[in-house]
Amino acid sequence: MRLATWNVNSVRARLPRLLEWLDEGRPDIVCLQETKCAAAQFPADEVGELGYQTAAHGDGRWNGVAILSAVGLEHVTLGFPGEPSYEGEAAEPTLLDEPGLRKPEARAVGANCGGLRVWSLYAPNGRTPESAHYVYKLEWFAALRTALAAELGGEPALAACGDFNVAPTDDDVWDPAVFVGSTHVTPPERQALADLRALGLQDVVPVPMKGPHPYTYWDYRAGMFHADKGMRIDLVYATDAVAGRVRKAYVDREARKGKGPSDHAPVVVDLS
DNA sequence: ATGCCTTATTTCATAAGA
Repeated sequence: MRLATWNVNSVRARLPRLLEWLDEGRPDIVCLQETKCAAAQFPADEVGELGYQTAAHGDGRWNGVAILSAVGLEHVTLGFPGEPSYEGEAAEPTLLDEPGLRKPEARAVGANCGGLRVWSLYAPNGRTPESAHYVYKLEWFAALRTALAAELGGEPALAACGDFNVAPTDDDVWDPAVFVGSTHVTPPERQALADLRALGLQDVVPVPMKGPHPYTYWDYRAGMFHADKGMRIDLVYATDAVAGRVRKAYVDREARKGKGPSDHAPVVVDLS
């Protein structure tokens, strides 16, 4: 069984590349993030022609997650119990968007696929450590931990996959000095990952196709990909029952090359 | 080579990404 996670940075803009990638690699289960469309806009028919069922959760312009499965799709969960909404100052506040009334953003979708409980997750960015968005990011991780803990009792084979927007260690960023004072590397963010691992989830670290670092994200600007100045922020956190079946895990950096790529590469995990 | 930012939208400018 092949499981993959990919922040596609708009599923509609990426559709030709997504379809080509699906057809070539034939993953059984795919977690997508930053689909950037409402669920009704998701190209379910197009991926359906390749044999995939879709569970999509979307807001519209921002965020958005989905699971594609060729091995069944049951017990779909949009968001997770206790998932917080962003309660800081809104960029474009309206009377219908008061703090306390906002819906959680579309950052999580879960489903049972081929004997696995799978989550596709897109953690908040956090922007800066001084920002209300950073507080929200940590609250979101704390609530995720509680929700996953509740599932783990009855779900021994679980994989939480996605763009966690945290680099687990200094080796997971191209230059730690550049990130001093930035999000993605702060001790509280890394502690949030450690708290997830403490539930019994293992970080399934992929091997890089090239170079020493299994980065999964490279900024579009300034030739960062070509200089391999990246970050490992797309993660697969799996229970022992899943991690023990891993035959190979790798970063598909071919998907970051060429015309019209996402700024993230997929992480592909082959399970026995 | 792998190539110098991209996306959706209240669009010819902005907010957001990390």
